[in-house]
Amino acid sequence: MNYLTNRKTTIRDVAELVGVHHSTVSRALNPGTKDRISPEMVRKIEKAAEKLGYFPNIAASTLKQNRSFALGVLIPDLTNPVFPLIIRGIQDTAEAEGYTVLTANTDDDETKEHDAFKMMSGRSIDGLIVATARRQDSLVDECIKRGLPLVLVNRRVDREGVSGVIVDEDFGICAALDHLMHLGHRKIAHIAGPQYSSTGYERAKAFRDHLTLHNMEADLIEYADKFTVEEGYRTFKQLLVRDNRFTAIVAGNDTMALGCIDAMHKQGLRCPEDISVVGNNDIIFLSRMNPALTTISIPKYEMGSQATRMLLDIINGVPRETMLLRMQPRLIVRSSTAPVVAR
Amino acid sequence: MNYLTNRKTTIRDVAELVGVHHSTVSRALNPGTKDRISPEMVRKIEKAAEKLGYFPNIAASTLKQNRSFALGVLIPDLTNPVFPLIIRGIQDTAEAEGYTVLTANTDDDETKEHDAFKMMSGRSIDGLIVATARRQDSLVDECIKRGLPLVLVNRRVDREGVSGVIVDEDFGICAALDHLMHLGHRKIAHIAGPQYSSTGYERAKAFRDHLTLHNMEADLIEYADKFTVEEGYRTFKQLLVRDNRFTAIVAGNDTMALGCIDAMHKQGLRCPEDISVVGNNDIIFLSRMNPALTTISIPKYEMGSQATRMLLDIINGVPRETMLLRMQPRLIVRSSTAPVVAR
DNA sequence: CTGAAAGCGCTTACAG
DNA sequence: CTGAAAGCGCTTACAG
Repeated sequence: MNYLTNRKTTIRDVAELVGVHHSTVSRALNPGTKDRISPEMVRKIEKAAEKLGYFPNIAASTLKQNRSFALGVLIPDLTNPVFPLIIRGIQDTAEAEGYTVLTANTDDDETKEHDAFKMMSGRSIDGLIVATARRQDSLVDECIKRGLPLVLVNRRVDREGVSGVIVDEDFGICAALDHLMHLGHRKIAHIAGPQYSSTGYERAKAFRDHLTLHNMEADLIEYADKFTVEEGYRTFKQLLVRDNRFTAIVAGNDTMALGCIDAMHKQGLRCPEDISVVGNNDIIFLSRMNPALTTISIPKYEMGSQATRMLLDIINGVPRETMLLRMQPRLIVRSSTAPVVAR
Repeated sequence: MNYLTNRKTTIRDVAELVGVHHSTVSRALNPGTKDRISPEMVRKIEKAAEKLGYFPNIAASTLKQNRSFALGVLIPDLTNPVFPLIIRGIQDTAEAEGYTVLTANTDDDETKEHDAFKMMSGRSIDGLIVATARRQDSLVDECIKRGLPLVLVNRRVDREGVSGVIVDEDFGICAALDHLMHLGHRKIAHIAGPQYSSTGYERAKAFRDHLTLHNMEADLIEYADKFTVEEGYRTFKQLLVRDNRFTAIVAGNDTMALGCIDAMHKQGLRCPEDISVVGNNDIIFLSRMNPALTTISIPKYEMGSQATRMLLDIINGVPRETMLLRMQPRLIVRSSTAPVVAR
């Protein structure tokens, strides 16, 4: 605020107060150019800026520098409890480096995705974090074509050479299957997530491969259209029509696991007495549910924070060895899995 | 992308392709000025813009118009499950009107709050939604002084004349207490949220007033410093030191209710057999927990969406009757409350 | 209905 | 170490 007018104070107001050219003020206030101005001058300018309540107009500097200090983040849906933690990791890391983050929900809808991307392009984002990638993703292709710094998180694409922070899905599924086999389960089903998503695809593949390796039946798989409670519910019922002798389920994620358990209860089946269930992601509060969900935990906050660090390095031209950072998940055994009993 | 250079295409590129002045392109592409350009010209310009993949540089238009089409949102913490739904309501409504939203977590820390506000000011936000208000809030005061359009959500301030979308806390607490009284509870305690927050304060006040009205003891209140599981846990233990004959608890919110239940279990007490518990907010998955939490449900998505509509009306100078929209909560009875039994 | 010019608030290459 | 000038890509009052 200026004392006279109601305009916001600019670099020119500060310059006038100190009695220098506004370009000197700009230099004094920018970390990168501050050392070209004499220390006393810098101090005088900082004091004047403080006194006038000056803060830089980011639109102006963005326009001039073609650099916005804004990062875009594309997620399917904030309301899915996997994402708040990932985003918190992104925001905390980005803000610490002076970046603002713009988040958009795509609901896994390609139109919304492109609208969001257009908005972000208009706002000249310096880089993009994508949690919505499909294995074949035209948006990812476009970012690469345009040369926009890009990092994937959680889901990856089939094509090579795209940076990202993902989970070792194979490791997680193997841990879950080993756990179930130790409990005596020999007939295990999989409620698979959508196959356009690397997470859905890789989990299903790991399921098949690992069971085959152990000479077990590996084709009790039902494919869901979305990673939702409703799809878990629907798919479980379909599975039951096909076969009713399985004693355990590996669900594509936690919300689908919840849907499965709901459907079981509706059918008069009990978890874990009749059927054991393993989820994936370890979303909030599931340790408190009845039964407490056995699941594969992934380091959500850390993934967001690592993805951001990776993106900032790309933006700043810092060389990096790892393109694809694969995080280790961890099986958390709770009470939705139990030893198999003869039926 | 331009075909020749690698610059982004601007209004001038479009103008050149069509053979008009760039100001004409600007007018043709802006809804507000489009009607001053001949329809054929508009069509030609739109086609050219499409062909060149033109999208407007928002930094430039923000700089010129002093209007960013960005809205700021201040929340305590994304990771608290009340907020994702509120924010989704905000984002969906804002995006439908062409606005972008900038969200920041403050962790109820005044320094972070002011840092976030500074960042948003630098980005020339057109308005601000504040979910972090304290009853006395210097940031709110500053927005008003500066004339920045402002709407509160969830929490209100003591001073009059500030717009907001809040909950009828009195109604919710009365419903909870009536429910408990019907179940025979006569000695009811309250784990109160922080009193700097209107929600913590009004819930505690409603608790006192309603019990006093029914000639019941109303001073079994323990005050928490934050709305967290940990504080619920700590405060419950303190309560137990003071008095151990209460049979029911009204918790300041759901997360504190979870903390209370944890602490009860640690003390060998059962919920609801020994002590009934009522939460507040109805956050996700609590219907699945054991016991399923009886709680006061608030319309989170709707609150976000209404707050945004209110803010956009203020920004656009649309007159509005209601300043403070008070939403009706609803008691949801589940299994964490039960009839009192003699001990 | 369209054009030409000025200016929003910065940054930065060029001088000195 | 500091100044003067140009320009980033838009919008808009002023002409015609």
